[in-house]
Amino acid sequence: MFARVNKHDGVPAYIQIMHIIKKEVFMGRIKERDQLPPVRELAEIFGVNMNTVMKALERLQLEGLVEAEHGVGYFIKESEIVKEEVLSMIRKVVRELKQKDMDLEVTKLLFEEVWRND
Amino acid sequence: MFARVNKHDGVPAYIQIMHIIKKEVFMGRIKERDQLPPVRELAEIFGVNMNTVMKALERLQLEGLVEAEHGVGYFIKESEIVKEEVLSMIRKVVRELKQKDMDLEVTKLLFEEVWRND
DNA sequence: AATAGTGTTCTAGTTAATTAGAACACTATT
DNA sequence: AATAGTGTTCTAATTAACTAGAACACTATT
Repeated sequence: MFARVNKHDGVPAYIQIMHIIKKEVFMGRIKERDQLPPVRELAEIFGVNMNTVMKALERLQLEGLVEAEHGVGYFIKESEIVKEEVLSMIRKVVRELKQKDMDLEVTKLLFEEVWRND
Repeated sequence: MFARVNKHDGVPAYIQIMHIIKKEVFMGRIKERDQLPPVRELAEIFGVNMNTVMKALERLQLEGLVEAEHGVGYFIKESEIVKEEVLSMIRKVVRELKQKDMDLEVTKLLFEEVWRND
């Protein structure tokens, strides 16, 4: 279910873990109210220390994607509706941009620039 | 023309400088083929060391926005002119995604995934 | 070839980010 | 109340990022 973390590509492990979990949720492969595997198990899966997983989960909690219950576990918090809406929004704009012969890398740059400055 | 860098807001100076220059180009306040002020002058304007400016310019060069001529200066590179239609399309979707509390990095991930698989 | 104006590289100090080990704390079950 | 399974906090070592000073290298002009 989860990909292993790549320790030598420059991106911090906890950031990679955040991305992996977010992606799974947004793609609908982890559903609302699902319980995540225990922190220790995730640590083993990803090949990192428990606290590295903790750091990712804390940040995801701040962003409102997951919720911790002390002594019980971590649960997915985000609503299904937003995910579908976001996904189809992205699908639509990707379709339109491809039709205009845009290139992925340039698009990403523009995206970042607009994101930061608008 | 250029804003001064804020050294205490957590964002590294060279990143701030990249954003400032990008924005100037993006907004059309620096035109294609224009020469930038000398590195030393920029350093003074921004209130940082020459190498901090260098670092920003090197990254901008990698992204294809500027080009260095050793012993002469830095120039804005002629790039594909982005269609207004594309830009406003991106602006719109960025606005919507931000409203839904999406973050840039995950959006980029989803974007790539959809781009490659749709 | 000398000079002034420009970009570039080398080196190192400082600071911040990242990761890990170990002990602690809560919950549910028996 | 004991235990097993879970999240949490504390501390410290390591690593990476950031910035700066100084010397070097290229270009155009005289």
